[in-house]
Amino acid sequence: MGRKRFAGMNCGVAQALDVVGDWWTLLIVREAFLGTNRFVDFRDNLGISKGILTDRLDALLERGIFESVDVGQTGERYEYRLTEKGEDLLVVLTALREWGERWVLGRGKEPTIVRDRKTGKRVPPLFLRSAEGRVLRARDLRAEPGPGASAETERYFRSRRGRREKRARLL
Amino acid sequence: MGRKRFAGMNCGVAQALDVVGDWWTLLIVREAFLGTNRFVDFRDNLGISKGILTDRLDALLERGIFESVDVGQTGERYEYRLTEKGEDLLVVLTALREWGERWVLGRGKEPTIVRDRKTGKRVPPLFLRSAEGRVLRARDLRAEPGPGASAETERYFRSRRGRREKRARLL
DNA sequence: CAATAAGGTCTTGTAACAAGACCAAATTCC
DNA sequence: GGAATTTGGTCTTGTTACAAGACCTTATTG
Repeated sequence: MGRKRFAGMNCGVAQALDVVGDWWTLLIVREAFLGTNRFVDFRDNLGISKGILTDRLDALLERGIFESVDVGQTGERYEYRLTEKGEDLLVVLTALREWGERWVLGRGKEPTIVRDRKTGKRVPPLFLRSAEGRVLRARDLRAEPGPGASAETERYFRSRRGRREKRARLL
Repeated sequence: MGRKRFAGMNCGVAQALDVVGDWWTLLIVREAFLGTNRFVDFRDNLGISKGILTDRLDALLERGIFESVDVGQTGERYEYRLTEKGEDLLVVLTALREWGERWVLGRGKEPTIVRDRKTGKRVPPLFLRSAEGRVLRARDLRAEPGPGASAETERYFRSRRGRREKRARLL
């Protein structure tokens, strides 16, 4: 029955993954952040097959993460550029990069260093912080149904409170 | 020739995606953050097929994101719990959730709200900030090869500087 | 001790990805 | 301006990943 989609789920993470969770998609977006904007450059820099690249670029255009601009001199020739929606994925990519560097590659083995263009200083790692600026870990958080919660999500949180109080609800 | 893996790439994002980039994987981790730790509960709450769930949980154990604890009374019965490495994915999941809520669901339609357990205040959205605390956007950043850069990565950055200066290197 | 729930494995079918052949239009070279 | 090359794809074929459910063994509950 093929692969299931996440679009119907009542969850922001699922919605995001439904859009950018496909294999290759976030690497294509990362490549765009590094300045790549032509089909062949994506192809060469990533080593992705052309069929999949076509597929992903079309999907990312349709979802409004890329926009294509005709830069042809004597006909059509397109460039792919990140929209505001696409540029807002910077936080997601940074979080992934920092996690990968910390837990897979190991400290001091970063393939790339990111600096503040203005001061030249390294950009400090991302942390979840409270309104007062305290660094927050999972155990410091509490989740509850929000304004967009479906009836099912409400039920989910209610049942959770009752059944197993021993384990905390973190996210 | 099947699917390609990202593990060999000289890039933190690729390393992270190679570990948690599979379809379903990050939703399983999210579910763990919400307190789920039994096979059947993952299955019921996510609606994932049992075969894939077995596969993902095994992989996540092997990669050190989950650990299993025997909680059986008269035999073996396991719980899956996040390790420190797994809990550190909180930033990644939060970035994805906020992006999904902002750009797919829309403001004011969050299915869940996350609060600081201590004060009850909502956790403010994640931003990239400079060492001085300024909010940084993509155009404020500069990337350069780091200590773990391969020869190929060095070449990549060098060629990039030369060829098309018009488009900035962001990430 | 019986009934049911937990925690899987195995099989079958479909969808996603990889590699490369192939092709038309745009650009570059002379 | 015409030929060679690059760009930007489409299409086909084969492999891998995922979905659904049948089936099974062990643990827990009544």
